[in-house]
Amino acid sequence: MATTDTRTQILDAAEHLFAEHGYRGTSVRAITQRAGANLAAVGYHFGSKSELMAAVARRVVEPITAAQCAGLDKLLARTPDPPVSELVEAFAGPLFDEMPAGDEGGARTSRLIVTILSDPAEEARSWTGPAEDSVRDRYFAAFARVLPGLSPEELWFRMRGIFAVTAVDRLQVHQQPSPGCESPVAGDAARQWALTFLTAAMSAPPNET
Amino acid sequence: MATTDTRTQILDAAEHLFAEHGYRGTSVRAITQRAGANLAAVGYHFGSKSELMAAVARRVVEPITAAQCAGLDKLLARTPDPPVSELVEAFAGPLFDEMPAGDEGGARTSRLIVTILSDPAEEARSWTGPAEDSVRDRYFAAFARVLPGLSPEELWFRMRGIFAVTAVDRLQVHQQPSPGCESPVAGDAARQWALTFLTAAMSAPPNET
DNA sequence: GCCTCACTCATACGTTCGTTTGAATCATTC
DNA sequence: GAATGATTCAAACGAACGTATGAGTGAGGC
Repeated sequence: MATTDTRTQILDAAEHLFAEHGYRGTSVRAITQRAGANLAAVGYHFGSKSELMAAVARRVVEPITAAQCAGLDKLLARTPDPPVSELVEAFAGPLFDEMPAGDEGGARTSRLIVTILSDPAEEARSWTGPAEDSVRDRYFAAFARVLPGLSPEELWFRMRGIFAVTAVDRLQVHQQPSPGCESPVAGDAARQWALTFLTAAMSAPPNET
Repeated sequence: MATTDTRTQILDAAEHLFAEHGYRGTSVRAITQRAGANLAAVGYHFGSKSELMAAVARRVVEPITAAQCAGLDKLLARTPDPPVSELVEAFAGPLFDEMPAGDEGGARTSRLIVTILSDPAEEARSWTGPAEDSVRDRYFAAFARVLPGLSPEELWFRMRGIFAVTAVDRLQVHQQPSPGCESPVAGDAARQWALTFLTAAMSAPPNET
């Protein structure tokens, strides 16, 4: 059907261009041109550029959130006190695994996520839904249980750290590559490095308050 | 003198607005209006909007880089093999300390740094100079010495992690505040949390290659 | 055959953007 | 106090932006 086709091609083009040039750096004209669609198609299918971005964000973030949720369910079904390393893996792993095929080792999708979360425009707040908050809160409770000495504030800090490391690591594609080491590296290695890095960090002794 | 005054007021206004709304989200008109200057003053004093951003970036990043450099000098003057915790503090500490007065606990400046480093535009690559690269390479060598089992690739990954945690932590100001904990938290606490978090992460055993 | 509906199309509207221009103003020097 | 060089000013330029409009197209139902 031609309808879904155009819609999907606009979504694909927008996902690519938003990841590459940011929200404001991508024009509706560039999106429709890449999609082989008419300029007005964005307005027809999505209503506005901002709503198109929301649709793109939903499509990218949803499988990640779902995998995080399923991973936690599976973990807690086994024991209420899973090891920190497994909690970290269930939370951060999907950020490496749930990347669409054809992505450059997840780098493009990572960039898109950073774009979504770091855009200062207030309209960006509506690009993600309440499902992410719910999952985040559930992981917070699980971490709080297995890291009892940690104040809520410091635990929030550490969870933001998880997100920062996983999401921002592959952002440096924008930068000149580090000498002697091209980034992004192979996804599997980065995944393992991140889990090691984050498990140690989460397991650090709490600061006395 | 009126010259430096206008120039400085434009720099101040630009720093504020770039941090709050990003590079593309800030218009030259908004900057000059906030600075109480004429629209053409940006062109006269800086040449273009992009060069103004470069000047803003230089003014913010320079003291941080200088402090990082001085901290490493002081550390290495004492011993060639400093503890990981002190290397982390020398590298990440200035990102908390070298914040201009009047900033909201460094949150605004942190946001500006994230804006600079995450902007997808290719002109953003010229906003920072070679001094940052030099400092980064020196820290890389120091970390490599005290963490001998780590491959260069994994060490680069971890150093990017340091940056990610320190810079992105306070980014979440854009987001809705985490329930039960407003962010940004008091700067001193966040500084300590970050150093604990990152020292543990950097000290994690290396992955076999 | 024709109506209906979903969709695509070329085109235009109004706004905002970064930059430029040339005259006006100011401080300083001789 | 005239000349000079630096700075500020109001105004305008052309380009690019997001969005809206109304005609056009084609398949499916009656």
